[in-house]
Amino acid sequence: MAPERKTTIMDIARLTGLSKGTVDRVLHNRGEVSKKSREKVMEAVRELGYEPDLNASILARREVHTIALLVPSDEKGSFWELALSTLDKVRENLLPMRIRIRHFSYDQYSEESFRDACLGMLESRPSAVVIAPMFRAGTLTLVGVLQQRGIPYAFIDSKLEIDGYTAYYGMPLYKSGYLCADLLTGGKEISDVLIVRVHRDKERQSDPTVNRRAGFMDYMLQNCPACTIHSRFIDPADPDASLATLEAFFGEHPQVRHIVMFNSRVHLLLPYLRSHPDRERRVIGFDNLEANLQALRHGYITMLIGQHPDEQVGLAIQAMADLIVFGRQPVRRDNFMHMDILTKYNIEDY
Amino acid sequence: MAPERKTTIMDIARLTGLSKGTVDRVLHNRGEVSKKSREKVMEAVRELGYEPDLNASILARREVHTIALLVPSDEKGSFWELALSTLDKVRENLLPMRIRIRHFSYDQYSEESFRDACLGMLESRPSAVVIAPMFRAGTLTLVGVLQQRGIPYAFIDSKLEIDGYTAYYGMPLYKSGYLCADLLTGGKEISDVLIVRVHRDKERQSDPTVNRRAGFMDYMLQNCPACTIHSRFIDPADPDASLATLEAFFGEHPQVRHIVMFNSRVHLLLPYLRSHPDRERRVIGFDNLEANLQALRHGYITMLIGQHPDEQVGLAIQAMADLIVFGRQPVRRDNFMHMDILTKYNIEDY
DNA sequence: AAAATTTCCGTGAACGTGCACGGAATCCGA
DNA sequence: TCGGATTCCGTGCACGTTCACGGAAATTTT
Repeated sequence: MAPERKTTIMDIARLTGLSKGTVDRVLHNRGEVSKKSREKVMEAVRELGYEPDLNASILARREVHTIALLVPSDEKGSFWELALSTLDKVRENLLPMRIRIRHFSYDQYSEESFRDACLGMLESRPSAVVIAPMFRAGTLTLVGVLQQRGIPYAFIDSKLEIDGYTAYYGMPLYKSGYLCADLLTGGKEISDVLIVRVHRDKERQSDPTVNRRAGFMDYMLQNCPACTIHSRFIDPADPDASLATLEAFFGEHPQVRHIVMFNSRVHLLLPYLRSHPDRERRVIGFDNLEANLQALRHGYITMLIGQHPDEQVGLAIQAMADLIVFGRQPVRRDNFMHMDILTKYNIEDY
Repeated sequence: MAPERKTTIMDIARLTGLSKGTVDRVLHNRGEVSKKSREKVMEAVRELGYEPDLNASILARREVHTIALLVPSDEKGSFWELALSTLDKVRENLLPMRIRIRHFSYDQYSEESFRDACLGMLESRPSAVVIAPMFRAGTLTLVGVLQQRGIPYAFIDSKLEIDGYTAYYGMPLYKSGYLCADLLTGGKEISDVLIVRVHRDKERQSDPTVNRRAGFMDYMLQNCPACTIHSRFIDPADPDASLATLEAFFGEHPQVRHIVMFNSRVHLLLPYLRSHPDRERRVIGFDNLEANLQALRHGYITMLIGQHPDEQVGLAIQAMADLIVFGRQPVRRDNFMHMDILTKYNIEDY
């Protein structure tokens, strides 16, 4: 109830008999200050429980920091378009903190373009970096450089099993595959399932589908050991061939009623599903792209396992901003985010 | 790329030939200022695209605003404990904005305690109020007072069909009942379902279960017209009687395999479920209380429809803070938030 | 021991806004 | 036309930092 002013830099200056300039120097450990003074100040800070006033701090700050964002390019209708959909808002929120976000994108199927993006990114002299890694090797060398320069970095979407990153925000990938299997089978034993894959996914070594497939397979092994698992590749660039592939498959295996894809492009199945309606069929995919949501609404897809990639981007950037401004590490390093189960009845308010 | 300073209050003072004091007066329309000056300033503001610097503004502000939060009491293990679990963090975030949150709680089954809480709340002279309404009449009179005093207010959890509130954050209640029915039946026709209700819920007239039940009933009517809908009341204060009620019911109707509750206390069924295991049974409830999550993990409950009540609280408060500080209304008034479908496989990262 | 360094630290001007104080201009009635 | 009321508006300090500048103190050099 008391008015209780917060303790300011001047309070601790008075207490230590030093000046605010010196206090500032030890707070940001810049410039020269004697050991004795430094300790007196730190002691006083602890005692008075000093916390800097963010508003005053930002107001007075000269330099603006930049956070670099390194993600696959956000083509229309893609997962990454979804992930970056709220970037402008994040940017706006951080601007008053004198923090600028620079966005560098690369072709998620070209390791060379990733290297190029890395170089351009490094040239912007960022204070921190947020990375969505698709290529193992390239990411490792990038991380090496960052570590050497003392630039903190965070992962989103998927991560490498290394140490040194500040934070990770993303789905628990293995478990998402496990859950997917449970939803697809409805907890019952089934006889056949078709996994549809995209050719080009094979070229990446660090993307989400790897772990998802592993989780799926383990579930089937444990709960549905007798099930035959079929697998086919389709080509997103060639819808006709893809359709033909599926028709050939189902011509041979008409008994297969369960279909699953582990990336965000289950909507690629639409041409086939539409021309061969079947009320008994169950189809599950990932991510709430608009095309997927449409298919869900119309009943072509049974369920989607969704995430909020825009939140992951936002949280990762926010974490780095906190690190820069407050200098404090995030509470948790690995932030596994909730998987949403979407049906036609709960997508509207997503 | 240019350094491009933001336009300040001084810029528009210079442009208009007035002083920053006058500019300040029209910006906050306080004090006396001639019509001519006011217009010149507004014109200049538009022309230069002036936006106040939030940091400087907060730094310079004298008075601290208070936002009052009026919700049912957060007893241990209750829904409202969950809802308020992140209140301290919200509070902390708003403190640098010179905004204080005061929390007033009432017994959700006593209209009198609600009135008392209202009085105490009004005495705190809040700049804005966030309300979780349980009683129709009491809330209406409160709203009347607020309106008269010009204090803006927002609803969370459920709302009254009136005009005048600034924002609403909550589940789409009717739809949540509809979804619940779809998940319970799995899209198939079923023969019987048991709705378990809590006696005391009848005494409130503005709580979420009303609309949920309506959505559920409509789904059943449309998709499962032959289904018999049973209904029983239990008493949370008397577990033994509740157990007896359920045992009596299932003694008479052993064929019933589907059970649903529309409030957050599906965990009350646990004693019965545990002593009468049945792998074919499906049980669905609402809200991710720890007790419910436990039951889900152990397989006693099949699915939960969850929400993030803490987010609703946070967002509502944030919206009011924005209104106070920036003076701008929220983009959307009714914010229907996503319903989460929880199974034992996706609860961990919730 | 004075000069030249080096180390340490105090001063004061920003940053952009809020607000109290009181001065100047205008108006009004007698 | 004059005094007082009213309306309008300018000035300047405060908010709590950051940071450059340069002075004082300590240390080393000659």
